[in-house]
Amino acid sequence: MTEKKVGPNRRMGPPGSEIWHAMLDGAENILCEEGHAALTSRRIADRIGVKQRLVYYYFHTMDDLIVAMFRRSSERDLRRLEEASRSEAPLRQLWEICFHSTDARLISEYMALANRLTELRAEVIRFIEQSRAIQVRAICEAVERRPGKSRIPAAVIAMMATSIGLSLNREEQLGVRSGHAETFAVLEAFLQELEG
Amino acid sequence: MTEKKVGPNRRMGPPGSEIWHAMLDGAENILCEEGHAALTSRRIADRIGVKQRLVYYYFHTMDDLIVAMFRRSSERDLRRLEEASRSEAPLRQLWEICFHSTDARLISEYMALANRLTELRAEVIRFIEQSRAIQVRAICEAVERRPGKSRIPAAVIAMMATSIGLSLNREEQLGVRSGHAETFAVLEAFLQELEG
DNA sequence: GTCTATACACCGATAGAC
DNA sequence: GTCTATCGGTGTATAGAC
Repeated sequence: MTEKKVGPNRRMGPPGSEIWHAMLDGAENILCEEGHAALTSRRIADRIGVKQRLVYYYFHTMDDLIVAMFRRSSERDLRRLEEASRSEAPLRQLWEICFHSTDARLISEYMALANRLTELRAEVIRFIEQSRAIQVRAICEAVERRPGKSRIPAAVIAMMATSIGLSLNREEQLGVRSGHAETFAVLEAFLQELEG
Repeated sequence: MTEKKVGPNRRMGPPGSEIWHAMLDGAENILCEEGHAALTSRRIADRIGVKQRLVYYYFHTMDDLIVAMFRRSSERDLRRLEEASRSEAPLRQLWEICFHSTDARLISEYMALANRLTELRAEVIRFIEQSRAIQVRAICEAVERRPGKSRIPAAVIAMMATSIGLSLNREEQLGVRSGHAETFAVLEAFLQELEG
């Protein structure tokens, strides 16, 4: 009952230390720039100027590193969403985050990784549910403040906004722009209606 | 000016032959079930009962195989979309395809691959633009048939529907369902309005 | 067309010195 | 904590026989 199938009692470096963060930063950059085929312990080590062996001092396995990387970033995102939902223009702020915060490339890589990493998939599910809960709460409050302005349930607005933000982001990164300007106009009108 | 950096004049098998299709079928299954880290020439060969060397007789490189696989499947999808757009209930049919036809896992894998394969990225862009054009045309015609029913531009409806279909699909596969039933209800009402 | 055999690179993970 | 050194496995791609 120690930790998985990894060497019986390997010593481990402290999570949260400076070098632990540096490793996850490097990993995130590699994942975003070169994709997860290039996400190897050697390249992470090279990028931050240490030897490969050290990566395995801070993380049991590469899979653990990946899960830690996603968890760190999703916790940061959830904090941002919470903050935005308590601002004076919560809907606008939430939409800003939804559209700008996370790189679409990074999300694609995480989704592909989650297809085969059970632990990561669980984290992704947790993140989706928690971020949606924050959004739905904020939308409900906004709708109550301006009754009669929207016949669409808050959960649907949240679902749709997230989907559209992600797709706009991804397509923009690919260089596809058809229909984007018109979509922004429609969303802006909707935001104006609900939040002024 | 032959073909890239591959061995000068390697002989090649005919695209479109039975075994060519079998290889792409096997590749598609692997990609969907195990992700693109498992998409190797050896596993494709194992799966269809030939030797690894044969894969390189039919495809110059693994990258070429991946591009061919996406192209084959996107051509099939475009044909289906064309057909649907000419049916008696085009909007419903298009939505069915958008939501049911392609596996969300497969799309995640292709998106991640497109981040690093320039050729694949070009194919993905082509596919998005062509499928959107088909959708926009169908939506325009539907709106004209029932004037005054929608104030949202066709391009925006297409963009939104695709995004939402993809996200619903992906979340369902992950096991997240919050807000889905309500979203379907809203979409159904919208379809009812435009197409009866 | 399909095969055997192989060159060569890179990866995850570990042993154990300092 | 960080290192050198290394094992065993797997990948792409090719040479060349049948």
